[in-house]
Amino acid sequence: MVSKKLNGFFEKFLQTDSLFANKKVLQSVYVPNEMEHRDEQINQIANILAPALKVDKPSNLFIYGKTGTGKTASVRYTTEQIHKVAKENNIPVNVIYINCKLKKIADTEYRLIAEIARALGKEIPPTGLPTDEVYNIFFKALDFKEQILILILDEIDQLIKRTGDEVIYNLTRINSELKNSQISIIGISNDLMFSNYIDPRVKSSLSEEEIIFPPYNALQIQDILRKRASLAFKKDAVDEGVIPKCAAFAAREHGDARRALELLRVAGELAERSESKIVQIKHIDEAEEKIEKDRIIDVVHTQPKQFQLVLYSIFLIRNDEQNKKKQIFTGDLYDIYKDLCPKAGLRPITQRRLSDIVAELDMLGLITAKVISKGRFGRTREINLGIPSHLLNKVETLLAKELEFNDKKN
DNA sequence: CGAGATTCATGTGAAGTATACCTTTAGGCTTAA
DNA sequence: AAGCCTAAAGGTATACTTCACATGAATCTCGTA
Repeated sequence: MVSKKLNGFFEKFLQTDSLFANKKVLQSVYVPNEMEHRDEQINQIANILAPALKVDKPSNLFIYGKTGTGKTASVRYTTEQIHKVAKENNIPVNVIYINCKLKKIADTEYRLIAEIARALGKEIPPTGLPTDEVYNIFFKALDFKEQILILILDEIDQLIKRTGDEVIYNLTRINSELKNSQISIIGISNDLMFSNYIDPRVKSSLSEEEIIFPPYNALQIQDILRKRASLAFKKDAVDEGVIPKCAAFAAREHGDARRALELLRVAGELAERSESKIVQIKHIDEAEEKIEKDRIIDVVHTQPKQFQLVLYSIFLIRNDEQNKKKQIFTGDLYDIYKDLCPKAGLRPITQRRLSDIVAELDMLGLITAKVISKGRFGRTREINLGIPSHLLNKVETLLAKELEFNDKKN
């Protein structure tokens, strides 16, 4: 019975034609064939990197700019072109792109180097090897023939904030030891104040060249959206005013084009699902809500169990004590958390660690935790939930489910 | 009344520990000559 | 004897714990007006 129903569903799905002509164009990893409004920056990058084609080491390059200003796309675009030309002419140029923000992939020195080595085709276990050894493997994989490696480290500020600047120092230093090859590093950072964190020596070697990406203004975002929309959607599938509205949303967020594109894509998906013939303005509003929801749900969902439990404890306190208008402090949180541990079948963690977890949840934006001094009564963090109120219930049930599941198992 | 000392509850850095995983080595077993 | 498998030994990164000291404003203390 069920299958019959499903058959119908899929058939219907096949018959309703999609609003999209090519959805890939709107995905965040897509690198367009032409970058709008970034000619100047791309030229600069190209000039800096061009020596690679003569097998000279290009200067290291540092790129600043807020999220969604086309940093990553410009760099990828330029390096792809170089790679292509290099391939056609048999010039040994290799490009590796690594996003340092991704947890469990490149957020420590070991993992970063391991990831680079993997990109060079080496198998590196997730743990167990000495870090020197990993450097060695990487070194050998690189130096066995003459080549130029262009290493793109996206969101490098995240990495350095977590692990210090030693990695970068090592990477820049390795050049003098390489006999055949040379590495040139492109660092990309969202944080304009980032240079304060790093050692001046590292800084000077890393940013031999610097490029700053200004935010797009609303008109530029509209251009970009139009261009992409014309590729992504079928003709006349987008209602008047949808694109300006998308652009306006994004311009409000300091000109974040990535956000605008995501908004447009999700709006398209929603329109399709509601069997609308065109993407309308109302879909944009829905999309904005959905994106926010998905993001939070996803972040919460992918947290380790202990983090989830800590978060859940915060929920409980909020529900319980709201009448008393009490603030949430670390000590209270720890008590609740400890009580909850056996229920979830987890071994309680120390208060020291909880402090770190709270700090990390703060970084993720799920809560806000401010260190305050209560004078005579000590010093603590004042914790508040940072989740929009219309999502609180959803997240809470999600947490309850995740933790309850664990309960059954034990 | 105000400057400085005190105090509390927790922040925070450093060092130590447990766990999970890796490679190497050695012993035991099987197999083929 | 050679080859293969398994278990033990020796080593590492990471997440967490333990230890110890740092923080910073409300409160207390005490000298002074």
